[in-house]
Amino acid sequence: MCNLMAALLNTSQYCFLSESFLSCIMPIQPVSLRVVQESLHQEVAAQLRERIFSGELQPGAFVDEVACCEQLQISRTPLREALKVLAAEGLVRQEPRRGSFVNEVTEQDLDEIFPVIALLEGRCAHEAALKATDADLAALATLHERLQKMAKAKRISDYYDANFAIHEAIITLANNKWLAQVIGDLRKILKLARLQQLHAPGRLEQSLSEHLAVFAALQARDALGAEAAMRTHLTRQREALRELARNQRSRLVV
Amino acid sequence: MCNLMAALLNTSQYCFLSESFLSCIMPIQPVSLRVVQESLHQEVAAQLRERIFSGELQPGAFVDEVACCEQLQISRTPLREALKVLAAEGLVRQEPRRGSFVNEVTEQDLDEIFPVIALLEGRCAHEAALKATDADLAALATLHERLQKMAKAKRISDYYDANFAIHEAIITLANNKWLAQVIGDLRKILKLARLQQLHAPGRLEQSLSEHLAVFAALQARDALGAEAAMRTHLTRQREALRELARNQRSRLVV
DNA sequence: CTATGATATTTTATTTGCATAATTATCTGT
DNA sequence: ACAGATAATTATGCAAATAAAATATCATAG
Repeated sequence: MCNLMAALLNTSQYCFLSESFLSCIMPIQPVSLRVVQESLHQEVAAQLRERIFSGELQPGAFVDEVACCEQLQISRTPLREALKVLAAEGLVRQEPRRGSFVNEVTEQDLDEIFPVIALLEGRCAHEAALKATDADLAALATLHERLQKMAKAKRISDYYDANFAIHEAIITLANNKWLAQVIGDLRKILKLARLQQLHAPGRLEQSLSEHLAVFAALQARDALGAEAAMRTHLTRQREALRELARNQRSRLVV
Repeated sequence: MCNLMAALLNTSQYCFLSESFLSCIMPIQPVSLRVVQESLHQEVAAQLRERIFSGELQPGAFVDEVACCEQLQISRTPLREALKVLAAEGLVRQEPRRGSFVNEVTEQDLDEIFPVIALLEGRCAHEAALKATDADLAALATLHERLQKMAKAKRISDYYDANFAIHEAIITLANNKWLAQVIGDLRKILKLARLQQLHAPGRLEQSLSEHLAVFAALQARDALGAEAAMRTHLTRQREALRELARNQRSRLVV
């Protein structure tokens, strides 16, 4: 049995959110089914996350409760409950009696977060190398072919998606719920920064070759090699990002 | 300047909670002071955390909203907001339209969490070895003397406190906000399990010697050594715990 | 003209109340 | 006596109103 495929089906907690309306119009299920109905605040939290990640709600922005309520056509209580959830995730901060603000991610935050993610995803690669079945590796191979194709076509957005899928797959293979959760928490913060390191010249190709190195180590069941390669990949990603920030800053000066 | 002392003053977000009443009876402060007033749900969240960690609310227990409201003399919305926060922290889980339950920590969870904490705190030790000033090491020395004294007196609870203070200090020295937060999140889950590995015979002395090994490496500014020693310490902690669980189970059988 | 104080407006925090969903217990019919 | 259905109770989810607080603006005094 293929661990990877099975685990990919066993999706994360947010994957069913968009289907909550579907479940409403479906014929009545036996009551014992536990996926009864999303509560509204979860739905709202997902919507807010989307708005934040899409840049509609920019870092530092004040979240006007009544305005959001009107836009989402809901009352304030579920919105406030959703904001509590986002605050716990670190996406927004709530200042008592002042309101909620979208969190900003500084360069220092990036400097602190990337090494931690490198450490954690490195560990995932390590575990994955030990645990991956042949079927898992075959599935990974397909993902990497896709990655390679997107790199060749310079379709940055699609490359990003393929890249993300591979990271997710390796995390899944590590088969450690808490490791996955912690990485997810940190990646959520990274998403706030709306990173664009792939736009740096040559980064796409470099990223690809790093990924292939990780995959080669996985195929060889070389746990230490996979771990090191993954750490390198993420460290380089931070470097590319810093380079980009430096260039953009100097462009602003010019 | 002593990083450690400065950072210890710059305490975590929950440290002022218990002082919120104090601030109420204090003479009126300049309004610009930002630590004006805790919002109620934060206060309630802290209270609930205490009840969970003290065992008053046991793992698996159903959290009766109205009963809690009566006990805490508050209305349901702030309680529900507090529960959202605890759910995001992983202390409770909320089943839509069913209610909230205190989360249970399985042996498998422990098997998954400890290696991750070992990884992360190992990294802290690494960073601490590089960043600690002489004053920091002097402060750490005091903490270790205390640890040693408690071990010799076999005062397990006090040893635990001293042990905790040292871990906190090393995390603080690493000076990485996100690393600290992630470790804190995981340690909160561990607290749910009400671990008692120090009650295992000989574990107290073993734990002490592991700590001294970490400290020796820190004093030698041996980053890799400190990292390895810290990982060993936490790995052993898990092993002691597993041993204890095994003995208790067999005792139940007998 | 500037600074301080008071007031008004805007925004959040909390409470209360109602509607809906789920579970349990009781009653009826086989 | 047992099984199924219906009713009642209990608990959660949502909304609207009320209270409290902070900020901004305006007026007055120095």
